[in-house]
Amino acid sequence: MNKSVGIKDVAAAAGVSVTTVSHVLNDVSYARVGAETRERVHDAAQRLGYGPNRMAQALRTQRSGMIGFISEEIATTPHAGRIILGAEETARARGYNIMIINSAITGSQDSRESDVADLLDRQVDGILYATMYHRRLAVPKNLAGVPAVLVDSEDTSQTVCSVIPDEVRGARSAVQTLIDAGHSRIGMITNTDDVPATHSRLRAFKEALADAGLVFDGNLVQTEPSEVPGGYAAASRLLDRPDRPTAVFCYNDRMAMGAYRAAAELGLRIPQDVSFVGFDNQQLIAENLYPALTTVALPHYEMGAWAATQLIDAIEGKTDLGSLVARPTILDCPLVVRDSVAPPPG
Amino acid sequence: MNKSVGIKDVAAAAGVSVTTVSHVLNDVSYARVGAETRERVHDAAQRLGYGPNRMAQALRTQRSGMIGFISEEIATTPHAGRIILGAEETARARGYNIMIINSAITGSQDSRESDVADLLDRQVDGILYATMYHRRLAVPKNLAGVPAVLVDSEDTSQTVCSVIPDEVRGARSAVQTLIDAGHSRIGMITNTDDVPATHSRLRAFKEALADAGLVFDGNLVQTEPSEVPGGYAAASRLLDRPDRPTAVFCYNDRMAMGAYRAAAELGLRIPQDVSFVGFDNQQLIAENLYPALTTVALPHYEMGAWAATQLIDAIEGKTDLGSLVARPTILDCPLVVRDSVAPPPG
DNA sequence: GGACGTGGGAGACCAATGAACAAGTCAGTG
DNA sequence: CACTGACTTGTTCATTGGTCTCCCACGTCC
Repeated sequence: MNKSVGIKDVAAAAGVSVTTVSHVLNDVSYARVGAETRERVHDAAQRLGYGPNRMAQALRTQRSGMIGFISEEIATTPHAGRIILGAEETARARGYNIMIINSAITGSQDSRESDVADLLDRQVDGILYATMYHRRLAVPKNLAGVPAVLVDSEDTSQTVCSVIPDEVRGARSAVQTLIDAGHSRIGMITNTDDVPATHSRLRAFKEALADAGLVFDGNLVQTEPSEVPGGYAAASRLLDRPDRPTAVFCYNDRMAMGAYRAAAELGLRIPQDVSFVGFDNQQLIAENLYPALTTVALPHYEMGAWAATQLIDAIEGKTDLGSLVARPTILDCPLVVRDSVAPPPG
Repeated sequence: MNKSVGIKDVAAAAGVSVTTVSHVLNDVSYARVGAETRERVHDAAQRLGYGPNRMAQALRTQRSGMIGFISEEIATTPHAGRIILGAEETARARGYNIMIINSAITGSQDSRESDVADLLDRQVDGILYATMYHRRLAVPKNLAGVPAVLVDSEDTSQTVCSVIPDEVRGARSAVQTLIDAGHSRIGMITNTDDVPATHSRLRAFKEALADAGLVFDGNLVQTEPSEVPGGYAAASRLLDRPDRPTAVFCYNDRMAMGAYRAAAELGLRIPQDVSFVGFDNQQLIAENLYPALTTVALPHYEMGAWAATQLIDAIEGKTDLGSLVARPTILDCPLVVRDSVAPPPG
């Protein structure tokens, strides 16, 4: 239990004042310290294993080097982890640390505000607010005036800068890869949630067909809850008929997993008889289905990294978040090609 | 950008000294403050939305109320999220916040030490060190003397307290559920990794058989890498013969997922023709396979919560971690019953 | 009028930073 | 040769926002 060494200990060891130690170690421009003294200070600091007390430093400089990270339901989705990782690695590379708070998605507006207040009391320099899935939300009032960026969601009041995935381009590239493989009867399994992703992906589906000169057939779009059983049900309806589509774009990988089972039960081989494309790139599913699922990746790591970069730039006065609030920044969703797409049969 | 309110502002608003404000708000036992004054202080604090500056507080009291959380590969496994959640919720309920650092599993011992040093410079009151999967590791040297607990791993030097899952009991209950269903020819799909879980689960398998008076048949144990393709390969060998087992215990849910496919290809119905039990309770897989997989849950949330509780108790002097270092604390792995187990055919 | 109780404030302290200042050296200068 | 000014090399001290120990003023009671 060696009580931690302070700047005083270093000063004593080097035979100089604490100020000199501070000046040397921070390498301040106005420091007037001789080379030999500098070396003594560095030696002493090294020997004692000195690291500055970041709280005292923060108190004095009014900058904590901490970023608050509010995450809705940290655990329930592996995605959240990627966002955190992107933010953490970026922040750390720039000398910042992340203080994390879990916020229940069911929490009241009051509880959200107290999450923010907690972080503010901790003197964080800025706040990253990440939601579990892409949606629009009303940010806590006390977030105003604090450098902040929203990850994977949009602010209804348009006062906070945000970054979201490019659902439309992602979905279009998913459908396009089907078209490119030669398919002309393409179905879609969509879902019942009223979230931006639902609308964007469906819209992109229609646009991609139109651009390719294909007619949109409402019968080829089946709607179910966005989980595995829903995917199974929707795919069963879609595939169990003579004029079935030769390819299906699934709202997400979970629904695709259900669709795989539907295909198997109907004796349809993937991708020889029917091709599938998913969305989300949930590794556990997409990589492990047989055949592995071609899908679209959500840029979680990238959103976390982008958000941290912007936030820190703003904190350090390099940029102004204000110019970014008008509309969300959208990041590309790359297609991840695996083995579930082939040309149509015959 | 309303500059945040300090204790001085509250004091001015209430017409008292900062000392009095501090005394009232902290409700200190030795405070000698009249009821009416107390009310004025509370009112003023409320009105101004005052929250104490936790850094200044920490500096003075030598207690930051922050816990450092080092997580190996935050993102790669959904499990890590559960540990963080357990720790975060527990910590917050007791007034602590979590500062998170991601540590690459491939990182050097030096980089691990600098992770710890980072946290120590931040004046965290204690450190939680969580690994990606249960294993033995050499803790960073500078962790000595700091309240700390290891989550999901054991310290080779036995100087740090740790909490791990009860692999043996968990695996035994998995095998037992098969025995209870009436199976006597039970196979196991195990893996090639040299980690405690591999050995414990295999040992438990043998013990459970022995206790039930069943003979262990080495041919019914197949070894492969612990991923989906490995499970497929192992299960194919196990199931593609006349004297196949009627039930299989899989090392983990991913291997079980592969085993499901092997069974399907052989025309075996689950659970009518062959029963399966997994391990890990990876929701995405276990819940969504068809039929849903009966498996054993790793107590990630509970380990995180237990670790945070012990750590905070130690920080607050309520308990001594020293008494816990001798051997890891083991937490129960509950069986999660779903639909993949039935009596043997015939 | 001294002891005691009550209500509240002054000021040191935590570990750093940074503006202002001081001591010593040396060259240039009248 | 003494004085000045510039430069070098550090140091002093206030400051950050709280906490906590000790002290003080004012009444009251015996």
